[in-house]
Amino acid sequence: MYSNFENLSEDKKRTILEACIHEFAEKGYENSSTNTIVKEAGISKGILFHYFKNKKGLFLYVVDYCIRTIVEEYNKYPLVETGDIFQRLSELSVIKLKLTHANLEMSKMLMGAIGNSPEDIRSEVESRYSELSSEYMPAIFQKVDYSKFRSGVNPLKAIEILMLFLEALGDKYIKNYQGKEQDLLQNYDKLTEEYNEYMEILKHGMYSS
Amino acid sequence: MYSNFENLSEDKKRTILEACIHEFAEKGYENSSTNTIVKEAGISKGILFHYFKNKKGLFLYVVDYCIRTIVEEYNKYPLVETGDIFQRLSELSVIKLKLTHANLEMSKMLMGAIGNSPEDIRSEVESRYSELSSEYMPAIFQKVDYSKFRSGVNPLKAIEILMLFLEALGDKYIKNYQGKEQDLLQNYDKLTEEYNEYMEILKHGMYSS
Amino acid sequence: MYSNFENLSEDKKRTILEACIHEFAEKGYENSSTNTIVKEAGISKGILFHYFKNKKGLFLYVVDYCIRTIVEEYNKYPLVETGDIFQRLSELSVIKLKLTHANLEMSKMLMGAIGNSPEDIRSEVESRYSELSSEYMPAIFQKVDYSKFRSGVNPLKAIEILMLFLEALGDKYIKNYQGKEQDLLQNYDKLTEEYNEYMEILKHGMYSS
Amino acid sequence: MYSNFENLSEDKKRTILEACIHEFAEKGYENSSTNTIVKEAGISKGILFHYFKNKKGLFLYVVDYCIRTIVEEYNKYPLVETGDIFQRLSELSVIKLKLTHANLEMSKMLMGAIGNSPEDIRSEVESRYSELSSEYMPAIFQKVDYSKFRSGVNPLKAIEILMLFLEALGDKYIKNYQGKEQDLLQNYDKLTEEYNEYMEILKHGMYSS
DNA sequence: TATGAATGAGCTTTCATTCAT
DNA sequence: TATGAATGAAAGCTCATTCAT
Repeated sequence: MYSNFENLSEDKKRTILEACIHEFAEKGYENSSTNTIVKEAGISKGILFHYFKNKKGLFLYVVDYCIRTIVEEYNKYPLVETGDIFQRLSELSVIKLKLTHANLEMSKMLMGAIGNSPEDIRSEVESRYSELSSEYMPAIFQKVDYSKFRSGVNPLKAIEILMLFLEALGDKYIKNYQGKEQDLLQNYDKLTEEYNEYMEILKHGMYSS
Repeated sequence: MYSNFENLSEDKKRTILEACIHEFAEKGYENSSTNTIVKEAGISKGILFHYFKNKKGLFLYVVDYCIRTIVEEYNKYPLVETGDIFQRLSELSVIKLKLTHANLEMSKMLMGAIGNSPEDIRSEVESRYSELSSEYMPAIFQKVDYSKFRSGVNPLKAIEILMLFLEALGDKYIKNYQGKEQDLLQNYDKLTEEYNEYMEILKHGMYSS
Repeated sequence: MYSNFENLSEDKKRTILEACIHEFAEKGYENSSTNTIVKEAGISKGILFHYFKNKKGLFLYVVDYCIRTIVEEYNKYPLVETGDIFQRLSELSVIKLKLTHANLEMSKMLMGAIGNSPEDIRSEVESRYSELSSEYMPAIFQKVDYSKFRSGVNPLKAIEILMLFLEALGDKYIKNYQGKEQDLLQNYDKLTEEYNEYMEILKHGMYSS
Repeated sequence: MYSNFENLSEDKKRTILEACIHEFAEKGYENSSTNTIVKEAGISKGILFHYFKNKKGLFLYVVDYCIRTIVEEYNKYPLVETGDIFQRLSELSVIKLKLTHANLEMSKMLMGAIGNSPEDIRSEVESRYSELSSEYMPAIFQKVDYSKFRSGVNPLKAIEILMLFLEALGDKYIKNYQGKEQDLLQNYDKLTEEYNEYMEILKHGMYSS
C-alpha cells in the first residue's frame, strides 16, 4: 500500500507525520495545504505524492496512524476488574483525558477529521474509526453487576446518563485546559478526586443504599 | 460600523443574510465562496465588500445576527417560576432543542463557526458568544431552592452534573434527528417524557426524599 | 454564453483570440498552456477563466470562431453556375487553398482540433464542424450534368476520384508552401493553370468526347 | 549510440519496444508518460534513461525501429514486373493497406509522430522518414512503359494524379475501418476489385486505347 | 450607491530527469 | 548494470479583494 513511505527511516517518517498532523489538526482537511506540509517536513512536493498518491490518501493514512497510536496507548492501561460500572467508566474517562492531552494534536486532528471534512472523507474516516475501535475497544460493559441498581431505576438509562455526563465533563476539561496542558498533567490526583465526587452523587441516586 | 448594510430595506437584508447563512452553514468559513453568496443573493461582488469590508467582517456580522436572533427567540419562552432547578433546566433544554430545529441553518452555522474556522475567526466568535449570551441569558439560577438538596450533596456540583448531562443529551438528539427534523417536531411530548424520566433518576440522588 | 468575452472591445478580443489560435495551432489542445496564452495576450490568469469557464470552453469557443470566420470568407466566393462538376470542384479547391493560406494558423488549429485532441474534445469539435459546415456549405452537387459522363463510367466513382485527388493535391501544396506562403499568394494564376491541366486529363477519361 | 539497449536479449528488447509503441501510439509524444512505459515494460526508470538518454532519444529510436520494421515487411512483397505503372502502384497501395492493418500500433505511432509532436521532434522524424524510406524504397518507377500514355497526356502529371489519389484512398479506408480491422482483413478481394475499378477509369483517360 | 472585470497568489497533482546506492 | 527515491517546474483552475466606471 504505502510501503514507499513505510520503508523510510523512523526519523524521517516521524518528521513527515508530525508536519501532517500539525497542519491537519490546525486547519482541517480542506484548508490544509500540501505546500505547507512539504515545507515544514523539509521534503519535495513530488515525493509526498509519490508516497501517498494524493491528498486524500495522505489524510486517511494519517488518520489511521493517529487512531492506531492512541488505541495502542489505551491498551497500556488495564481497567480494574470490578462489577462497578461507575468506577470503570470513571477510570476510562480519566485515561481518555490523559491521552487526549498527551496526544493533543492527534486528538485535534481526529476530531476535525470527523466533524470537519468533505462528505466522502468523513465517511471513510468513520468506517476506519468503527473498524479499529471495535477491534481494540476494551470490554467495558462485560460483567456489570446490575443488582447494585435500586429498584425503580432503569440501569440502561442510568448508564446512559453516566456516559453522556462523563463525555461532556471530559470535553469541558479539554477546553478549559487548552493551552495549559502542563497544569492538567500535574493535577491528575485532584482530577481523579473530582471525578470521584461526581460519581458519589450519581451512585447515591442510582444504587440501592 | 455596518450602517451601510443596516440601512437597507428589511427585504434586501433578509435575502442577503439568508444567502450567507445558507453558504456558511453548508460549507464553513473557509470553503464558503463570496462568489456563491453574491450569486444567490442577487447582488454584486463590489457591494458585498462595500457593506462588510472583507469576508471576515461578513462572517462575524452573520454570526452576531444568528446569535441575536436565537437569543431573542429564547426570551419568548418565559420559564416557570419555581425553585426546582431540575424543572427549569429540563424545560430550557427542550426549548433549546426546539429552537435548534426551528433555526436549523443558523444553528449549523454557529456550530461550524466555533468548531470549524481558522484560529483568528474562532476566537472572535467565542468572545462574541460569551458577550452576547451573558447579556441576554435569562436568570436561570435566581431563586434556586437549595434546601431541597439532601445533605452531603454539594448543590453546585449537582447542578453542574445536571447541566453537562442535559447539554450532552441535547447534542445527541440533534445528531440522531439530523435530516429527520420533522420526526422530532412531531414527538415533543415523547421527548418531554423522556427528559422527565432522566430527571427523576437524578433528583432521587440529589434531593432529600 | 460567453457574453463576458464578447462584450470586450474588438481590439482586445482580437488580441486574445490571436494568442489562443497561435498557441493551439502550434501545440494542439493538450500541450497548449493557458499560462502561455495569458502571457502572450497580456491578461491575467483569472480573467481568462472568467471569460471561458475552463480550457475546454476556451478551446471550443476558438474552434467555433475559426470555423465561422473561414466559412464567412468562403461565402465571399460565389461559384460559377455550371453543370461541369470538374470546374466547380476545381475552383473550390483553389479557393480553399487560398483561404488556408490567408488563415494559416486558423487552418492549422482546426486540423489539430480534429486530428490531435482528446476524445471528448474531438467529438464536440466534429459535431460543431458538421453543424456549421452543413449550414453554410454551398450546394456543390446541385445540378450536376450527369449526361456528360461517358457510358461505362460510374459518375459517383468518378466524382470520388476527383474529390480525393483534389484534397490530396491541396494538402500537398499546403505542405510544399509551408513557410513560403508569400510565394503561393503570388502564383495563383500558375496554380489555376496547373489545376486545369490535371482536370483536362481526368475529364478525358471520364467524359464522353 | 544505443548499444546499451541493443545488446539486451531479443525478448527484453521486444518487451520494452512494445510498451513504448503502445504508449506512444495511444497518447502521442507529449502525453505519453515514461512512468507508464517503465511500469508496462517492467523495468526501472533509471535504466530507461540510461539506455536512451532522454524521452526524445527514446521516441526517435522507436520511430526508427517502426520505420525499419515496416519497410522490411514491404520488401517481402516483390512487385510484379510490368511496364504498367497503374498495376504496380495499385498493388503497392493494397500492400500498404495490408501492412498498416497488420502493424496497427506502429502505424498509429508513426502517424502521430508526424502529425502530433512538438516542432523539434516532428522535423527530426521527417528527416528520418525520408532518409530511411529513400534507402529502402523499391524501384517503383524503373522501367515504366511511357509509350502506353496517349499523346496529350504528360505522363509525370498522370502519375502524380494516380499517386495522390491512391494515397488519399488508402487514408480513407484506414479511417473507415478504424476499430473494425477484422472486417477489412476479410475483404481484401473486394478491396482489390474496388481498386481495379478506379484504375480502369483512370487508365481510360490516360492511356491510348 | 452599485457594478463586475480584473488581479495574481494559491491550490493539488504530474512529469521528465537525476543520482546515491 | 540497475534501481526507484527525490526533485521542482509546470499544469488547470479558484479565490478574496480592488477599482474604474
